[in-house]
Amino acid sequence: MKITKCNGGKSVSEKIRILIVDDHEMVRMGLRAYLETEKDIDVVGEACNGREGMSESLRLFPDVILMDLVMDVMDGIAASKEIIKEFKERKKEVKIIILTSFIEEEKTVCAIEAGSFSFLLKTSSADEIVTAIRKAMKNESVIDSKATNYILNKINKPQAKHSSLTKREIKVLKLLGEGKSNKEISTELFIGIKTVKKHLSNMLSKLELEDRTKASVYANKNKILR
Amino acid sequence: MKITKCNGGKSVSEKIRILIVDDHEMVRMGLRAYLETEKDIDVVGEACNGREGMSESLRLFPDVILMDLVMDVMDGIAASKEIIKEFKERKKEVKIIILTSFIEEEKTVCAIEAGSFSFLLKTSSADEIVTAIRKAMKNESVIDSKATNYILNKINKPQAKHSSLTKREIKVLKLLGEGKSNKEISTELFIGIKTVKKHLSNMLSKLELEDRTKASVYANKNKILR
DNA sequence: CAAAAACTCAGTCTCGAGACGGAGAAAAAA
DNA sequence: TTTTTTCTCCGTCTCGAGACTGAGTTTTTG
Repeated sequence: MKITKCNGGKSVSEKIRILIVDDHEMVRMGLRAYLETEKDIDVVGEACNGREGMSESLRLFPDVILMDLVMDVMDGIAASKEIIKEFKERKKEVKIIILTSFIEEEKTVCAIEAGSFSFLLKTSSADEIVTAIRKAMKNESVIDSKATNYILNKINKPQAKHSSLTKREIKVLKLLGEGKSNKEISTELFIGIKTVKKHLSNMLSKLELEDRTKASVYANKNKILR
Repeated sequence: MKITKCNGGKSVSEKIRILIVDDHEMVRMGLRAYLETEKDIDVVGEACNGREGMSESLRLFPDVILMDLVMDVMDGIAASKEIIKEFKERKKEVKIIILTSFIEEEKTVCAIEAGSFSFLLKTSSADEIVTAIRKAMKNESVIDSKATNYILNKINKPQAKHSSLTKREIKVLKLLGEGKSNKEISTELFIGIKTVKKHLSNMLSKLELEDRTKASVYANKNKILR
């Protein structure tokens, strides 16, 4: 998606140069339409996936990148990491503002860890986005209030509790996530029901869960697959 | 002004009146920005949730509604159903084009069942959307190719079993999907445990599931949210 | 190698889950 | 309106779930 380059080549130094990376054409259009009404902001480019976002950012060296998280070719997190790495090597600076539709569990934290500067939901108003852009230029980050609690929760609370689970407990948890009964689990793992109960019991207490149903939900939410 | 039918020729005088319903301001802006460049299309209104979409549609009586599926106050499916019902009562006609970010399991089918006319993903280009709008006016529906297989699959096959569930059973199923116990469910719904058990039992047999854990998994897989 | 952790299974006990039948009240459909 | 479905709750019964204690075997780790 090649878009017109900065008119005149030499920018009127004051403007904040923006790159929009999103796979939804209409989101790009909407953002561009609004942002271009702001005098101090200049949308210098668009990209429709992470890979393109990376190449465009290295070509245009924008001040701020508005980045979607969920994209086909290369998602926002991977792209953000790469871009930050590349910019550092070139001793350039860039602020990345993540802009996504949903608070997608783990992904939010991944985004922060990847070095993203701000985090907004797409339900944010255009004004909020502009504010975030201006703040980013002042080295202030904005985290959407709807996402704040979730993010703080995840960052403060130590790494996924299930890291303390044993192999067997994880295996049981995984099968639980598929809705299996103790009998079914015992058959599948070639062990006795009593053993399954033991693992289950230990696992529940480690995860501070009350029963198998909550464990099942936990397994699905945390994508236990091992 | 009501358009009867697009009889072969382009109607220059009578524009296609569009209502945009989406909770993302930037999507609304993007759509509006693009659609307004089309001479035969007129964006007559916007709404940021299902409820507002309903009231606006009854106030403006648009020809086509571009409707997002996932919204806070009233989702696109519920809104579509209501709107179609209201329009029928008033002997008016409306085409609803669902426009969403993801192919969300059951929801796609629900949307079709609710009477939606077309189904596009937000990754569609602006052109595709305009095409869908024009086609809708000619009583032709457009289903995004990425969603087609999935939808046909679901419609031909075992027709969502949980369509036979009662409101209460669905409510119970939803809470089950969150891992709630019978006690917790009874508290939340202000009913006795015995009643919860009754609903649960009926629901399990309707869905041909053995226990609450399997039901929980089912609920999460099928994104029961009502 | 020795110690620690994990895996295996037993027995016992309590309690919630779920099946089944019945039945009145409320809501929806005909 | 009447009829049917849904919602509510009762009692009873059985069985799986899960907690707890204990203990032998295997694997991991220092």
